[in-house]
Amino acid sequence: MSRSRPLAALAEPLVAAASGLAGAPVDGVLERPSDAERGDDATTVALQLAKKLGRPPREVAEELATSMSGSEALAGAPEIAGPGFLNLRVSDDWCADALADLLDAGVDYGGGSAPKAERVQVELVSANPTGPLTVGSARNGAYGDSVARLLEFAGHDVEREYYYNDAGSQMERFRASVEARRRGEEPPEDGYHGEYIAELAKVDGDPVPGMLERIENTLERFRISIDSWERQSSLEVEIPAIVEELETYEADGAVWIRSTAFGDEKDRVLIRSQDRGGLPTYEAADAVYMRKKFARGFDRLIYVLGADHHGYVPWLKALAGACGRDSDAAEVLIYQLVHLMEEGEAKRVSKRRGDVVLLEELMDAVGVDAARWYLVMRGHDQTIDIDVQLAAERSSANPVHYVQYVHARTSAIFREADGAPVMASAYADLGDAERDLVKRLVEFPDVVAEATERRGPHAITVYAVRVADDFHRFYHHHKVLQKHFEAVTPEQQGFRLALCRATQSVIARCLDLVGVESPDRM
RNA sequence: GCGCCCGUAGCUCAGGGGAUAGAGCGUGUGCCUCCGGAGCACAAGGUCGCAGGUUCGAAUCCUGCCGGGCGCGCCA
Repeated sequence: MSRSRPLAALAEPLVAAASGLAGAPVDGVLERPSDAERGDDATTVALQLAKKLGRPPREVAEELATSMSGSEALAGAPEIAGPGFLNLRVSDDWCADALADLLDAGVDYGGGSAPKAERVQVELVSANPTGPLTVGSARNGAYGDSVARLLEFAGHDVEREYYYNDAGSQMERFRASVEARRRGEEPPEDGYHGEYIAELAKVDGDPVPGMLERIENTLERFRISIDSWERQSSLEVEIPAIVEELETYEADGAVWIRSTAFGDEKDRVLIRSQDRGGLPTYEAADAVYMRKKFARGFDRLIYVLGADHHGYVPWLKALAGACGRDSDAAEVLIYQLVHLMEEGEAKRVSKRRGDVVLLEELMDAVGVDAARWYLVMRGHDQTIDIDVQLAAERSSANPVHYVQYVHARTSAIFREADGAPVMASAYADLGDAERDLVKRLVEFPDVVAEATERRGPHAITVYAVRVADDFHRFYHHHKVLQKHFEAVTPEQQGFRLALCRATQSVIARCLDLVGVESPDRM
């Protein structure tokens, strides 16, 4: 894992001492103590080393502490606590250095963590155009797009693609439903019944392009920009050629791919038997599609799928193998489903009946910012219950506003500051709230790197709330502008403006990574 | 039956081997002659589903069980 420069500088003497004792390199040694009273940073290396060395932990801790004293990053000697924890207190100079470093990095702060840049395709949403996007697709989009943003920020070249089925039985039912409306009839029983069907019926021709246009507009409003679109019918013409090249066999009149040879849990049918129509399956299109994706030059293919598709994971991994790639080149991100609630009761919904909650309705009810934040703030492994009426009522309590308020507040300060100098040089005796905020901001590169690596953008929202918490506390305890508060010295004003600038920039980045705007006023 | 995900404060959730388990919302009590009160401070609130195991140390890793969600088609 990458580490920001100031943290590395802090860890260096400790790593050197620990590695010396262990006789081998030691890494990942610093962590935040559970209680700020105990110090700014802490380490458990002494506990880990004690066993290896066969010596009492406190004795090892003692030796580490001695070899670290004198480091300029530290204020005083490390303190030994409990069974052998080492608690460190950073110096004011270190805080100023860290802040200066952060401001120097500017908008790139925390970015570029990718060890090597890859061409990555993220396939997301990919809902069939039989109706407007639902909140279920919205979670796919909010999650997938945030992962894409994280990857871009890490330095990868990312393309977002939307795949849809424009043929097949579902689409025929959809078209038949629109046709029925045009004739003034009710759509068939197994057709689609939402109000949008009547809308589409007003315009002649294939309703699919109109539906796709509405979907694209909704996604744009949701701040997801699709780079490319792929449709199933254009893949199908290439199926026969692909089937020739893959390792297949015939059984029960159907053509199967031996995907178990690449780790799949079962072989899959590519071409149905004659008595079932003899047509290619969805999986056959998958095979063509994945080959094309690799041929387009992507190093990594990311599929964002709902938990109802998790049985599909071994298939896609196996398919990558069948394409002659490492199975890791196809990465499947599974998120848990969104359940709709109505006044606390689970609501059974049917897309065909048209009684779903639309993404458009969610955005109307709570706004784009709250909607995106809400759908990404929980871990993707967590199911979400959503009650739109309740969500609308509570939107003012959404933590996104608490975080955005920090941006608005810092903007207000700079509007008042009349261009006063921003100076990241420490004045004597920083306050606790100032030190806490510096330390929080210094964590950012590690937080982003881990969120990216684990495909967990919700970690960004959790971190942003903590930054907001630390900032509001700082703001409340320390006045910034000398113009309003005579007791503030020019050095304090400079340092505090630097803190405001750094906070503003980190918050703006956090919000951007999850597709939320950074308002200058609220 | 098999597979994947979840079970942590009243509610919604963080926490990927470390100290006294955290946040938001909700509840209670205090804070504005001053840079934005969409804020701050304090308080109440917990058998981390249950039982074993690994470890100096487990909410976290392993096994079993209980409870909830989702899968396991020549559907798309």
